[in-house]
Amino acid sequence: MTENGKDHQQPKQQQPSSPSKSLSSRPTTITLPPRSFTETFFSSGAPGTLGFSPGPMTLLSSFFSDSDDCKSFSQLLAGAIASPNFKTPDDKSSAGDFSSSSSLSIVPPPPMFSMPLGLSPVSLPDSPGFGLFSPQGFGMTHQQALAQVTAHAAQANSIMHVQPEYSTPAMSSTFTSTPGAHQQQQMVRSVADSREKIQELSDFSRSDQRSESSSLAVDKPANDGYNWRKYGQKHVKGSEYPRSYYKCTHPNCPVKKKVERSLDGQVTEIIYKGQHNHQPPQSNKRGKDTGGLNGNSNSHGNSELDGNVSKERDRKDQESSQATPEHVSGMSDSEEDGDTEAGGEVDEDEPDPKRRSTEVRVTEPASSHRTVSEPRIIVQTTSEVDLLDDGYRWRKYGQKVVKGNPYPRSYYKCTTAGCKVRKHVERAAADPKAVITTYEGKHNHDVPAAKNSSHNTVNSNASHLKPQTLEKHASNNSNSQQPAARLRLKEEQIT
DNA sequence: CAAATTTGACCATGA
DNA sequence: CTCATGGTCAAATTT
Repeated sequence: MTENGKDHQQPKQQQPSSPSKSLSSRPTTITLPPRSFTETFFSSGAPGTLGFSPGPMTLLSSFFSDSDDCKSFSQLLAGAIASPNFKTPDDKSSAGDFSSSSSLSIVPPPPMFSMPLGLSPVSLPDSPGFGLFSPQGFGMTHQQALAQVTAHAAQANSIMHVQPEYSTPAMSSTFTSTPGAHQQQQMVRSVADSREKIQELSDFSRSDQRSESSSLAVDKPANDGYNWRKYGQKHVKGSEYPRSYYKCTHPNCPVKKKVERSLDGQVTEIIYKGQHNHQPPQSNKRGKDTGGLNGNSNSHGNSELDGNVSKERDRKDQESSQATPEHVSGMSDSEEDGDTEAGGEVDEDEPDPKRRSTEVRVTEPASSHRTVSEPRIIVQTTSEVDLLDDGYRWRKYGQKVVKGNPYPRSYYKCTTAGCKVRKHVERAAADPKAVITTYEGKHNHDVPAAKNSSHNTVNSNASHLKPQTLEKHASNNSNSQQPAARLRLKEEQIT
């Protein structure tokens, strides 16, 4: 139903205008049955298959840590974040040009950024900074993956927002409590309803450092290791840049990706939707490949993120200004710069039944110059719980009512010593059922609770990556922040 | 030649 | 109900 409405497509009729074609074919367009995917995932029946089901899976994954989910998730994220990789090339079109002149290529890939970007295992199996996303990363659960992602983002000063559509009220409390428990609840719910959706948003606050941007800019943008096929391009209102639509080429993979590129060819935003129900084609191959013997490997080809970003959306943001009010007024931290305020509600309702699947949005800062633009990652998934529970331990240190939202916002800090990551959770003003979680900062340690053994080392990462905090600094105008608000994309019409 | 991509138009959904 | 916006398709084009 609704969910796929869009996907499903329409009954369409062909266009009279087009003389040639057409006609008959349209009616059957079935691109991908979101449903199926949903079903698949939702149905808990399939143990081995679960790719990543949202609700149910989460649970399982949390405890059992299935690799499947993890993989998918992490990869997805990885992709979203953008892999640095060297791979390259494909950019078919524009990227090439720019790279030459633009900073894209220029950018020396800073190790720091690499890490985050290098999430994808494919690219860097053992890269030195891989702590979090090491190949073993797959073992991590969605939550973990997410958390990590968050962390990465954080490095760049990003913020993540999670907004589940349906969450129990208790959720907030649960947050701190054991993850497992609430997960179960949620899971149940999810299964039953299936309408849930989570959105995560990450904003990289500015990334002034060119290095960062540069890294991103590397040409290859987001190769998540999967193969994508472009099926459309359109100009959306909020941004002046065209948005390209990609679908995973796998047979039943419902995953879709939207990439918005600036004129320069730099990607301003990337939105991932859905989870891959198959393993990444990656081929791994260590270094380069050999040739692809396997069948699937990815080809390459994706042109997605490239680099820098631009900025445009600011205006939009301002207008909508829904951004979550990051500033807490009195809270201890001053991290939130003054941003917006106003805020309003963060979410809006998101009655989008249609958008169900997981969506990850990544925006890269291109900062060609300075940009303040912050890259953001948005993940929408049915499994809210996953996102909510990141596997880390948090201690509540405050609660406050922010303007624009009748519901109080709870503030949590990571209990790990030395880790300054914070997060706040609040219910959406518009939708009480929706919970928005904002993460700030990146964990410099591994996930504590891990039940699994995380043998990995750990810690190495991050710590130095970005000492700064997350905050977004002021950047310029007001555009800097626009976090949560974006949950919805459609928003206002500025006409 | 084939595959992937491009581009315009249609359709669906939301305001 | 109508308009606006976004998304997908499908043929045409390009590599």
